[in-house]
Amino acid sequence: MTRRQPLPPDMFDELCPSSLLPFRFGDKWAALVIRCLEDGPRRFSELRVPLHRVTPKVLTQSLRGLERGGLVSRTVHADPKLGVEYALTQLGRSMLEPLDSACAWAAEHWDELLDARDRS
Amino acid sequence: MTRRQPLPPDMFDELCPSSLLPFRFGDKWAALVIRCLEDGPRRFSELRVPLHRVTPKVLTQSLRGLERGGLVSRTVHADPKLGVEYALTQLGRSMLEPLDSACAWAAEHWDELLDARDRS
DNA sequence: AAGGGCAGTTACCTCCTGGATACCGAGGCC
DNA sequence: GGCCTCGGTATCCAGGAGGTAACTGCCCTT
Repeated sequence: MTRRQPLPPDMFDELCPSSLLPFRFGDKWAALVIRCLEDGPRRFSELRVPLHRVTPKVLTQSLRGLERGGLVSRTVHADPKLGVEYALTQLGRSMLEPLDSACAWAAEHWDELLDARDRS
Repeated sequence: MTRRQPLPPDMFDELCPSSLLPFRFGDKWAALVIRCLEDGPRRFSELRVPLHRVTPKVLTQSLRGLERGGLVSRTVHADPKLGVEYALTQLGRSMLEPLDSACAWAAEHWDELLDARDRS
């Protein structure tokens, strides 16, 4: 098993786009969760690190939602040392495409978005 | 001035995707409003036709939100016959791109989305 | 002058989301 | 046995999103 980088705690620290963007993926945290799962399965408490404001209940809600939507899978390993792991399903992985497209749009028009927000 | 097609009242009648999709653009009606403005300016009461469930208050809210975001412009014509018209700004028009990409993704994975929804 | 469309506004209500806080059971470590 | 971490639940609460119903002011037509 290849050892992935741990998720940096400040991953989403700077001006969180979610609050500005004119679109949302799933509930408040869904898009960030998907981003966190981009390069492999992650564990519950591992996911809380970059979203350090989110309480377990809220993360559970978001994950259950993604699970119901078929975007994320939850696997409880037989070996308890491995715990519970969340991963993107095929469908979930395919969502990275529109997600990236949305992020690209946002990046491209970031200044205009800020301007509009400031003017109002 | 070229005469555009009036908006068909049943434009969004069939199983509204917004309720199923794992993403949202702006508030509940924003994406549909943007679609309605795709081929030219529309008037307030004209917009209410395809969204025939929406009350004036709610439509106003949505439009004001889009206006604040710089996606939609509101122009009050000097000639009162022309009334008030809403149109996409440059920025708003540029959002059609990610919006289409999202719709394309949804269309492509529609069955999987329905399956996931049904299984839960 | 009376009525009707247009473009909203206002007051009020309900439900849902997101968050705070506290608690819990299972398993590992000392 | 006592404590830690992991992976959650249970309960309560505030704010906002969305909806209903009623009302307004303006202009136009008849």
